[in-house]
Amino acid sequence: MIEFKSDFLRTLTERGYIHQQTDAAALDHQACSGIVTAYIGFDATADSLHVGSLVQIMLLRRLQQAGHRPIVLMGGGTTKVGDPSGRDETRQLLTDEQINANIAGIREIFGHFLRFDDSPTGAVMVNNDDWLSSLKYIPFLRDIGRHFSINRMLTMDSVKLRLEREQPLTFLEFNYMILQGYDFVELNKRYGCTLQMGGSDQWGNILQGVDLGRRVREQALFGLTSPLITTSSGAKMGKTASGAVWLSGKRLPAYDYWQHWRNTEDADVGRFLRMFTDLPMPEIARLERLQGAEINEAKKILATETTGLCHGEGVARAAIDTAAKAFSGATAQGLPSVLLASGTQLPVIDAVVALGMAASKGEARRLIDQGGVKLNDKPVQSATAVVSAVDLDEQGTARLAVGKKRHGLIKRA
RNA sequence: GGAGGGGUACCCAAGCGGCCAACGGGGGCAGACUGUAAAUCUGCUGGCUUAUGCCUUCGUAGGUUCGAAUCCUACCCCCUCCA
Repeated sequence: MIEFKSDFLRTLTERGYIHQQTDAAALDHQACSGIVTAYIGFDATADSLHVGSLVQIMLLRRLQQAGHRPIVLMGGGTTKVGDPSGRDETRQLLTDEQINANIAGIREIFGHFLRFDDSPTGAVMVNNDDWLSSLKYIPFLRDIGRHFSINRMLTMDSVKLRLEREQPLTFLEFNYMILQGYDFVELNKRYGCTLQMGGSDQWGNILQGVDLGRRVREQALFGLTSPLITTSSGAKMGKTASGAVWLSGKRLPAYDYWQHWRNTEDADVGRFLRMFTDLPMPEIARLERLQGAEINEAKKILATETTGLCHGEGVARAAIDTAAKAFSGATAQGLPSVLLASGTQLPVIDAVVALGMAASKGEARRLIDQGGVKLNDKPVQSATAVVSAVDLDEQGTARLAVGKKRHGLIKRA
C-alpha cells in the first residue's frame, strides 16, 4: 500500500474503506490539487436505505469532510425498468409517483450524513432518469454500445457467476453495466465528476464506466470500491429476523437501531467504529483495546455514535438512557407499550403479540413454554397467565420481556 | 418449434397414494454458560384452540380416489440440449 498524500485517501485507507481502486496515485494527486467530484449510485426501490448501504453513505461523508464534492445518484431510471436480479419473479414495476416518493425518503436520510447546498463542496442528488429515459435506442447503440465488447462483458464476475450457476440472465440485466457506465460519463459531462465509488460487487460496472469515459470523453476517470461488510462470524450485515435494519426512523425506531449496534460482535467493534463513526483514530484505538466485559463500553459508544449520526444526538442519548433502564430492571419510557384498561385482564400471550415480540399467539405460547417470557423479571409460568392491575407498579406500568434483549411495557389505560 | 429435466415452508433440499404440517441442513428465536459478545450444548420453528381437534399450505386450475405434495388433464414459469 502506497503512502497517500491526500487527506481523503489517507482517511479511507486508515479506516478500512478501500477494497480495490484504479490508478491510486493519479487520484491521490488530483485530490491534493483540487476538489474531486465523486458519486455513488443507489436504488430507489424503497423509501429508506438500510445499513447495507451505510458504508457507501459514509464514503460520501468522508469525501465531503475531506473537502470534496459528493453526488448521490438515484437510480430512478433503472428502477423504472425494474431490477431483474432475483430470479423468482419479475419485480413489481414501480410507478413514477412511488419512485419519486422513495427518492424523497432517501433524500431525508442523506440529509443527516451530508451537507446539501450550492457551495463548491455541497452535496448534490441527481436522478439518472433525467438522461436515461430520453435515450434513443439506435443512436445510443452507435455512440455508446460500440465501445462495449461482449467478449469482455462475458468475463465479468457478475455475468460469469450467473452463467456458471445456470441461473437466468436476461438481456435487460445484461445491459445494466452499460447503463451504469453511461451514467458515469454523463455525470462527468454535467458535473465534472471523476470518481465513482461503490461496493465491491460494483467493481466490474465501475470499470466499464472508467473505460467508457476514456473512450468517448478522453477523460481519466477513477473507480474505488469498499469491501463487503460481513460480521466476523460471516453473516451479511443488516439482516435481522424482523427484517432489514433500516436507516429511517419511520421504518425502524431509533432505539432498535441503537440496539442493533449495541449487539455488535467483539471482533467487529474496532472495524465498525472506524467505518461508521467520526471518532478520532486514537480514541478508537483505545476503545478497541478494551478486553473482556469492558468492551461493552466501546459497544455503547459505537451504538450512540452511529445512532447520533443517523437520528440525531438527542435521540441517541434517549436510546442509551432507555437501554440502561430496560436492562437494569428499571422502568424505561420509550419502549413499545400496550394499554391495560382498568379492571380488566390481559392475557400475557396477547400482550406479547401486541408488542410485536411474537408473530402469532402460537409463537407466544412456545416462548412461555421455553421460559423466555418475563413479567416484571419473573418468568411467566403458564401460557394462560394474565396481566392485571396487581402487576402494575405505582406509576401504573408493568415490564414485559422476551428473551434478554426485547423489552416492552404494559400501561394502565 | 422439438426433446429432456424441474417448480415443496425464510433459503437449500428430501418425500413420489394413507404412518405428512411434510426428513435433513442453513437461518431465526428461546433456554443453559456469559458480558445485551463469540463459541458450545439443548429445545422450538404454519394458524386458531388446547389438549392431541379444526383450518390453511408442497407452481395454478380442475379431475381420479374412502384418502393426494405424491396418480391423471390443462395451463403458467424456470433450466439443459437441438433448431
